Amino acid sequence: MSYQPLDDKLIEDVAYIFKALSDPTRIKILHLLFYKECSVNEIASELNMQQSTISHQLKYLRQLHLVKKRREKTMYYYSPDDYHVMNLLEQTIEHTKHTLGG
Amino acid sequence: MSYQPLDDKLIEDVAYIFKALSDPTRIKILHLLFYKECSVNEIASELNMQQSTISHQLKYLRQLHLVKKRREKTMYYYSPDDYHVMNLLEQTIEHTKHTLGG
DNA sequence: TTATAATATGAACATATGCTCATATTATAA
DNA sequence: TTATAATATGAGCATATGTTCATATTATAA
Repeated sequence: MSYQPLDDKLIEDVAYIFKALSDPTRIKILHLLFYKECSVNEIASELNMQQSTISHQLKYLRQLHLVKKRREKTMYYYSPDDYHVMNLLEQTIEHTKHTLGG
Repeated sequence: MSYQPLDDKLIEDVAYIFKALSDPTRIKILHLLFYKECSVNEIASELNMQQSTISHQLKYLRQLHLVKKRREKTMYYYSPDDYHVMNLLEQTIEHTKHTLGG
């Protein structure tokens, strides 16, 4: 296959995916949810961050369909909703582990 | 394997990789270079953008070791320098093509 | 050496981003 | 209904980001 310019809409969509993965807080949240469904407070406590910060980022991730939520009484449990993107993240984490700083 | 918090340095490194891929201009540049080694002006002309913009972004990509350059007379030819990241990008482009908007 | 072509750089600007604080919303339990 | 727990939201702020403009740098050709 040879080079051909990409559709602007496609490029934007790709950029949004990578942008979602480009922030340390969102990486931490997704990495945690990869292993364990969590409520908002559980995430905030596990990551030592404010509930508000986590809630804002969860909304961001949910708008991109990267996480989904399920209600149980007053709590919302969040979990991954896009396994392609999750694999992208985990693969890159593993690769980076073995690449930089041994 | 069960959840364990990631090292802050590792998270930052991962974030930087994804941040590099989160901008439309950088995506266009990398996608072009994936298929064809190019000079700065060739890139600018192909993408219809200013030489200065391209040059700034190439410097950015070079600092992350994602592209390398080679001189030929007055021109600098750029090409990819990290095939893992390039594959990440091309994989995601292909995946997004088949996922959104048919 | 001088003029030219190709690229690099720095300052300035507008916009985007992520966090915090305060408060609103929602559902449960008393 | 009222109090409480869990989550969501909006405004404000500081910082980061990407582009442009003007200019500097570098190497070649005349």
